[in-house]
Amino acid sequence: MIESLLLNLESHDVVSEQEQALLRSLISRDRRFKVDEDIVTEGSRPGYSTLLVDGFAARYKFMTDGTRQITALHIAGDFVDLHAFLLKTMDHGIVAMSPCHVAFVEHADLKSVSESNPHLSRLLWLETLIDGAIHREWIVAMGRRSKKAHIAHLICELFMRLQVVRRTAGLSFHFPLTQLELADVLGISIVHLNKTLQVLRKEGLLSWINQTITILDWPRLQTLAQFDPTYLSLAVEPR
Amino acid sequence: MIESLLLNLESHDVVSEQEQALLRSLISRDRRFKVDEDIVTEGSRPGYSTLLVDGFAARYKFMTDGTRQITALHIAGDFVDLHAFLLKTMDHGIVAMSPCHVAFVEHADLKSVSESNPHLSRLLWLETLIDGAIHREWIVAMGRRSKKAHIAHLICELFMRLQVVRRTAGLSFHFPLTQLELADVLGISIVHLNKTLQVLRKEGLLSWINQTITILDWPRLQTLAQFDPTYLSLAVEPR
DNA sequence: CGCGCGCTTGACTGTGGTCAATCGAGGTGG
DNA sequence: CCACCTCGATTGACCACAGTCAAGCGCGCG
Repeated sequence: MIESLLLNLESHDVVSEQEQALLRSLISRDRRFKVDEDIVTEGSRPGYSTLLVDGFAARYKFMTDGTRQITALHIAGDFVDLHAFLLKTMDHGIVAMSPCHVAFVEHADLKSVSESNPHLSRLLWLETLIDGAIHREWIVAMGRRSKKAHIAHLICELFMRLQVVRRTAGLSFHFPLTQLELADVLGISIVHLNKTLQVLRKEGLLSWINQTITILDWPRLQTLAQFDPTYLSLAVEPR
Repeated sequence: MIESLLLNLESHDVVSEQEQALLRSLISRDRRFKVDEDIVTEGSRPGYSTLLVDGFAARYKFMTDGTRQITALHIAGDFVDLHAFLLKTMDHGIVAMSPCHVAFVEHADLKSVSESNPHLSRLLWLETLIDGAIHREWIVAMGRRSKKAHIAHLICELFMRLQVVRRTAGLSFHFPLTQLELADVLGISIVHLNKTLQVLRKEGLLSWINQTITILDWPRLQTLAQFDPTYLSLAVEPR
């Protein structure tokens, strides 16, 4: 159940056998969610945090005019709303973008981990810090990158993150979002997204067929996106 | 030196006398920075974290074409780059937007806090989670709010945050950024920022004179911004 | 008094949004 | 097996918001 989470954590630091066992013991139950089903609802005060075992999920916020902005994409191995452990009230919702397998960890158990295992606590803290670093990168992309570069950057990021949890095959990965959903990630209209995608395809940078994205020219895509993976902290060192 | 930090922490949970003393003892030294001086440089691996005692600072990233995006604004009492404690390598720079008084805390000392005082550790963790929540709100603002509403939202947020650390006077607060810098926060051009500010002024929502912003119509500003302070977690409860 | 920085304004341009129609694949009922 | 329906992808026409360029203003400082 926690294999992907371990791959995730182990991309940043060593996780002892004991810590792995402790993590395993934290799971209180698990559940499957259908596409478009809310995993956590805005405004709720859950007594547990959710760990994404498999699938794609998104944090989102609706505006009063009915438009939606997705503020984060989560993949297998992400401790999706570890935040709620300390933030208490959800200021946004989390929705399944594909069929999702989710495991639950009680906040009370997270609290006792924080009391008894400082190293593991720091690793969990780190996960939330990386979420923050990703947020900052998205802010940069939204503010100062062209839409074309913004899309390219997102593809680069997803590819690197999926690689960590072994969800890539060569330069391809499964990507279950619709164009409308991707537009909500990028903060642009679906029409403009579609037209920009045409350009990326025409230039031979990527293909997106049948829920599968393939990077056709990684160096050029990375250059276009000005992608620098430093912010993902993919280095194993003591934390 | 840590009065503002305490006000900050105490807006989320009770901080014991002992914890206050511990925090005080963490400061290893302090320094003043001039406007436009880098407090932390991109790519560095500092062995300490910086606490903003007084002033305004900004996280930023430069694009290859020379444009800049500011990803966060920090005010007195913010534990500015607590992140570096676990992220290790700075993926962005931090610059003084006004004369800044900064205190330093060694990472080694933060580590021992994380080993010995779980509750204080959780409070520090919470500070970084709130940073993340603010980032998400900025993403929403950049993606789905009009520029007018985006500015309004930022003013609402700054006002509430400054109120916590007693840096407001009525509905006014000191705001030392230039329009160019504010444009880099919002991810828009200075010309468009200027024109949008005219509208906000003309509509009697706010004034900005002499580095002082005054909110002239708080209810209408809040409505325009669709501002909901939930994400700032301004509730005292056990964490 | 002149210079420079930050603010303001106008003219022009282009990126990206809205509206609306069409296409195409997969699913369902007759 | 086929007609029909629905959802997502695609395209074109049109338009508005926001960017660029460039000039002018006004205050503070040397």
